[in-house]
Amino acid sequence: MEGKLLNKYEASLLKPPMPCFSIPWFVRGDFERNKFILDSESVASYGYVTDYVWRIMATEGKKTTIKDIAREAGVSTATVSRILNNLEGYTGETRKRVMDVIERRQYRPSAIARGLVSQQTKTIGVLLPSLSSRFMNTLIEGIESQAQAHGYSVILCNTDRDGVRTADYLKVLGEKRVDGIIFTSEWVTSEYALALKKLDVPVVLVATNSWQYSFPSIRTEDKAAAYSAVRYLIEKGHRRIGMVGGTHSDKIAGIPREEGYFEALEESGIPRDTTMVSHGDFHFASGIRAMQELYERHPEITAVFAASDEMALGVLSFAYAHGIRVPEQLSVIGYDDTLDAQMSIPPLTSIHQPIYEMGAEAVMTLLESQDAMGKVLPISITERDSVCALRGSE
Amino acid sequence: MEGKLLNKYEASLLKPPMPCFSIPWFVRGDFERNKFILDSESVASYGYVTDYVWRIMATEGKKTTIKDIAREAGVSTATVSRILNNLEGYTGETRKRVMDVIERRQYRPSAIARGLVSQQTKTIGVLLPSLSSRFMNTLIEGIESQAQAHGYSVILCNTDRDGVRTADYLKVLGEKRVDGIIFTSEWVTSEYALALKKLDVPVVLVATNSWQYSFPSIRTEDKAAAYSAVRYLIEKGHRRIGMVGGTHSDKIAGIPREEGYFEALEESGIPRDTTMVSHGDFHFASGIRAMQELYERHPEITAVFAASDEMALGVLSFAYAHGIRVPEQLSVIGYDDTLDAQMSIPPLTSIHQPIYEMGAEAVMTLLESQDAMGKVLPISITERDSVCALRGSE
DNA sequence: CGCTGTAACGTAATCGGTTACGTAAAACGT
DNA sequence: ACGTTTTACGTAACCGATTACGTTACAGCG
Repeated sequence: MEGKLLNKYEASLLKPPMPCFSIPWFVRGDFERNKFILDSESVASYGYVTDYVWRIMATEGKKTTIKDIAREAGVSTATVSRILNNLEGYTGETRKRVMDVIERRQYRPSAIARGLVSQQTKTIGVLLPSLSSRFMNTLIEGIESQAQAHGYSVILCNTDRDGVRTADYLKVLGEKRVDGIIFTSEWVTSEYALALKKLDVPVVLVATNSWQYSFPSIRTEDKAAAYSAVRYLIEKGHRRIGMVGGTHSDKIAGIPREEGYFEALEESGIPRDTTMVSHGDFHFASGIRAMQELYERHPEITAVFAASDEMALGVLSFAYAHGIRVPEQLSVIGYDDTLDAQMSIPPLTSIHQPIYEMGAEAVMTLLESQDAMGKVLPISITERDSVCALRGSE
Repeated sequence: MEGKLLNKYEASLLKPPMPCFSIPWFVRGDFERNKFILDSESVASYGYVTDYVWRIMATEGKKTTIKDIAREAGVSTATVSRILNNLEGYTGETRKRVMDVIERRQYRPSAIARGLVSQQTKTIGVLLPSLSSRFMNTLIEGIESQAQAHGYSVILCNTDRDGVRTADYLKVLGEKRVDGIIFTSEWVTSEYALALKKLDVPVVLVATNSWQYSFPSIRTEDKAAAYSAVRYLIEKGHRRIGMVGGTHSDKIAGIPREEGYFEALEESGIPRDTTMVSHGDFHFASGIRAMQELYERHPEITAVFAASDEMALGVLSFAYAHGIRVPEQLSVIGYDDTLDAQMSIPPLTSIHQPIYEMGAEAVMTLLESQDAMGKVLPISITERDSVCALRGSE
């Protein structure tokens, strides 16, 4: 350990707990020329102050703090803080002087320290079950953009549909004291609900909702949407309509969409036939598989309603592989109207959800009102080329 | 304002700056039964302490802190901290008692307060130019997953290719004192580089690099990858090969891939012909447009190399719309090998980048070593059904 | 010229943890 | 039995901001 040069400020930090002058005896130097030598040999033998010595040593490349600014500008930290936060209580001249120092030293106030006293972090956490779907992309885009517009950052939490990861993230978000949580697309179990409530921060649900536990939720009416999709096919003259559904037990995007499907059919006098529905997991590969099952059972179908665009693409791929022409021989309608629907061959007719807006709306709900009730957004049908009208009788 | 019940702890917080007993005179009550009344009428007339009174009032639903735990368990905060951090210096008995209190009160230490002293936030910032591509998805997945595995959270920053947003985010990340920054897919201008250097945190570049400024970067060799794509087509017998390139001036994914394309051709004795390249912006719609231009200029081409999967899908769509059969009449090879490539009709042969791994690797580099040099990851070709061999002579 | 209101600051407590150093008691050593 | 080391804690400074309240100098007024 060698003697180290200290400037006046660093030396002034040396305030050992025993009574002594403001600059302790183990710091020698030229006060006028602002140069000091830390006499580490004497220091080492004086165990009491090693803590302070260590601090000085570590002080090397430290970030400039509000204290540095205050000292250099010759004001108190309170004044600097006031200036930074556009409060009042200082002359224009003082302001300029302080701002100059801030500029020169490239000072950036620590959001950490700020958060500690203000008790808010300007951060929100977003929990989602997956990252690899266009739906999530667009949702995140909406969330991120709205959050950034309001000065908030978003922490991304991919739960991977895993209870442990979810619990982990809930814990972390709690410790990081996020100002709000957006919980997406996954069924809110009672454990999750309890954990969320205990965190005692605003929560908004997106593309899901909860019965017993009251959280505001931003969503669409899945059942009604499915109903209109199938209704649309019926109006085009189709009667033998199959469905490639989502996860069988999914209380959000599974069961309700299937219900809507059946309801539309029954309304047209077509009896409920569960063999006309096969299930996937919303993703591409499962769409192919489900379509295969469906086709083996019911080669006579003229139209398919898929519970997600990706599965609809699976249906398209199956049709292509088996020489079934879309839409001439088979009409396909998807769900979500993501980019996937635009890029497919042929372009996919799909139930349009305002996904981006749902994300944005979720952030608004989170930030604006604590007693919000959530919102149900309208869906529509984006017509492209994967559905054609059936002429003549069956 | 009415008198308010205080418990012993709340009352003990009342420490007005004038000399008095530990419980000030304006708090009356039954110390034994832990009930206190805040005599607000006398308080109101005693202006000096309004600050403290307000604090008490606001204390209502406050989070439990380490002090609460310490008091309830009958130890000091230091001991609680030691237990929380698995340091040593306590009996198993003490530990149990403290842990019980922690459990009962559902105590979670504040990462904010922790961060203030430890000077680290266990958070990394990820800057990316867009969120709406499969490439970004997968990259984020890799990053998020690796970060979470190491106890870090990721703050998502969509710069939207906008200088102002980028600067904004750089400022925010600086103030939030993130432990590291991953900068993705966008050219590092000297302003960005300067700003990044000034933040004084580890930075890792992904899918980009910088010449003048030394940051470790995780990437693939774009030129070599493009070269092998075209080489692959040549080996399949193609000689009239067009390219649907990315943004003309893009120093990362534009120019190098074009260079690789030309190099492969020239090596096979096919002269450089810039009219064989048309440009898009890596996205779907631009792929269609670029293919249209290319096809109008060179209807004789038998194969196309697209600088992104999305543009390759555009090429496929164009071909479909114009009755050109893929791969029989036109072979197409994409770039990135994202999910898009698997879902297209026909499934797309594509240059495979280990995108997920790149994300994961970036996090590793960020966390592990401060003097890392970055890494170049290998690419490969994933063969699917969009390329066929050309027989016979031209 | 003395009194008072106000603008412009300074002082110090505070947010919720971590940690260097102090210390009393127990364990150990001879 | 007594000095020494170790154990198990407690005390208080500190991280970097915000802010309630204090204070001083000056302006305005009678």
